Amino acid sequence: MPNPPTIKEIAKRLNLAASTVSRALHDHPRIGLRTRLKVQELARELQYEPNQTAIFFQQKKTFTLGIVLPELSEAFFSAAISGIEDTANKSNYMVLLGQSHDDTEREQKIVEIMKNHRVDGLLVSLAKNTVNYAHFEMLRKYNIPVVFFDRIPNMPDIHYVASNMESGTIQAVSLLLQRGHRVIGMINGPEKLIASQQRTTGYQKAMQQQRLKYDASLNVNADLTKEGTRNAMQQLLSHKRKVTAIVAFNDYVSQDAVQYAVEQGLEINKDITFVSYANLPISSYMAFPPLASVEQYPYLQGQKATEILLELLSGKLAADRYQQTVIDSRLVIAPGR
Amino acid sequence: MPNPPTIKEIAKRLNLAASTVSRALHDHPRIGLRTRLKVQELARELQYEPNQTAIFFQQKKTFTLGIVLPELSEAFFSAAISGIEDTANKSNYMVLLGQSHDDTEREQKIVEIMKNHRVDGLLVSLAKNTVNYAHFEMLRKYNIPVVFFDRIPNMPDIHYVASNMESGTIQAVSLLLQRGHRVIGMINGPEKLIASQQRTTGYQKAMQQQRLKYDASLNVNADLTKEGTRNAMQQLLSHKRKVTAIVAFNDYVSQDAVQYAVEQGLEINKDITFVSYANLPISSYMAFPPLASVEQYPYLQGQKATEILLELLSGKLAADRYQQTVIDSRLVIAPGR
DNA sequence: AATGACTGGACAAACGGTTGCGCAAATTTA
DNA sequence: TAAATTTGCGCAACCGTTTGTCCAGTCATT
Repeated sequence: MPNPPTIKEIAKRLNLAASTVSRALHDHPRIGLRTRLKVQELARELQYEPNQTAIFFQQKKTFTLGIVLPELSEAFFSAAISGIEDTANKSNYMVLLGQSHDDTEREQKIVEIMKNHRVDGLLVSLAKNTVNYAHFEMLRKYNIPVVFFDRIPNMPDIHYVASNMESGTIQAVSLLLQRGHRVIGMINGPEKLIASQQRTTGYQKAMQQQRLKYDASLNVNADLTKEGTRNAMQQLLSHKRKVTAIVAFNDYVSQDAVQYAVEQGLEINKDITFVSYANLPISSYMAFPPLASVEQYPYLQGQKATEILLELLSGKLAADRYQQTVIDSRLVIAPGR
Repeated sequence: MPNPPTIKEIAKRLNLAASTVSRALHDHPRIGLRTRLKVQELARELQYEPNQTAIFFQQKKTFTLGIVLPELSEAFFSAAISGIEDTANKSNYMVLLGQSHDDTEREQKIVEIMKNHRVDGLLVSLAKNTVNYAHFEMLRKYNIPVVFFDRIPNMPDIHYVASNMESGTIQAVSLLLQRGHRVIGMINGPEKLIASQQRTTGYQKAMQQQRLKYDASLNVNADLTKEGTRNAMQQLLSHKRKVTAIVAFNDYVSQDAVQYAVEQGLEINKDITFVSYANLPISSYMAFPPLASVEQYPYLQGQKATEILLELLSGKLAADRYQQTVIDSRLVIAPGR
């Protein structure tokens, strides 16, 4: 009732040294069978539970992984975190959560607190406008490994897992070309994002494969807000060539874009066709789900990133051998299309 | 570079006792101004950071809150967790996450691990089929307070925050009555769920207010699966009276029900009108969003539950004065309806 | 019987910080 | 000027566990 039993308590009751009890509980070979059993029995009887905070302190390890990501309410991240959690739990690690809400300052603060909490390692997906990585660089000094996933920083010498948007984009654009579209608009993300660049490259390659010429003015950068999307749509719909299909940055952007198109009196899938990224589960309920969507395997990304981090922690992987895993994205065509 | 500076290190350099340094850093009044400043300056210079694990150990506190909930991918919970996190962070608490995936066994295991990790308190939303609460009762022995939210156990002497579905249901049914509907079907949840009972009561009261008679055969219990919903719809549409409006258990159920109605050749919002619960952000993208939806304030619930837990921890609230907060739900009518 | 090798366990330090108590010097009070 | 009080700091214990080292007894070997 009052204080939980400690190793010392057990030692006292059995007239043993604390060290002996500790070793006995760990099945250390130097402890005789008789005493070992005696100790283990009493421990069970007293419902002894090792004080983890003491162990954390002593071992300089907390068996805790910090997760920093923008928004759990985005389906991608809530799926990713399931992959992370499941993998971490398998190795008896716990998961400390922090949402940056896409705010760099908050991201910095979270990292700071997590460092102070002495997490063993960090899994990070960047806030949308983070361009300065000092708060992550700083972790090197503390030997806290970081594995980035999905939204990764644009710098060398990091561990990361990301999906390659290029392959999915090629598939997406090719599908549209195959269905006869020739003027394809792209609502891309912020220019500096690697994911945006990959989409651009994918677009270019798909056109090239068909010996078609790539028109940069059809590829507009937006900021992923509703307003930004609407502006991008306006720009595309007033293009001198008539845009008949649009590749949207993700399913959310796609929906905003669709809404705008409908407002402009366009008929979806007739006047204009949409393809996007993410493949959200809710898209089956949507008024106008995209013709196809590029699946990014969030669960798998979370799982893979965690596996890498755990191996880094166990020393199986050297910290200076940078692990960079790319998961190919894949186009999923909506059922019945 | 190698090991971070400790309090002892600072003490040695300044020829002081560790205790003096500790007190100086805490602005203890018994330490002279001169030494205090000297200490603080050197600390800054060496970039001293207190070792939190040592402090956790010493203070028997971890400034960590455990969160156990069914599924982050459900919009309700990802919103709730934001409320939890924001509130916790304000008081410098961190948040340890565990998803039960609606599996009682996993829930038990998570609670056990969190107990071992010495979380200061727990925020819990039950797995759907948890009926045995021993793993939570056990926490009393360890003086770990628990605050339940949304999905709360059916027992006395607990702290909880939950929304009252009754008020929202009254508003929902009243709205339909006001718009002329007289035969209103309800797709309710499992009978034993408190939330289902509240919906029933709300339905009855709304009818009563208008001196109308409540017809129990219009209120059918379903199991929230797609199949269950379709069966319920079939039952309602074949009712001897012609059902012109339906109150669905939540937005997901609503969508399945709408789908069924469309298949049956009914025209939504003309032949039949839907109202539901949850008020999901995605509903604005849905093909046939409900006319109105009962908002349950997930962020607020998470926030409130956390506030209670923090006050319990700070001693502002006595552990045996059970805090039971009910947040009234409220009908939100879809824009333009 | 003496030497050596094991066996089983005790002792103590260490992890980093906090805190009650004691004590000398400085200052105030009577 | 002596006594009382305050100021400023050091000493040491403590939180619970792990781990390197040391010691005493037991056994086997020659």
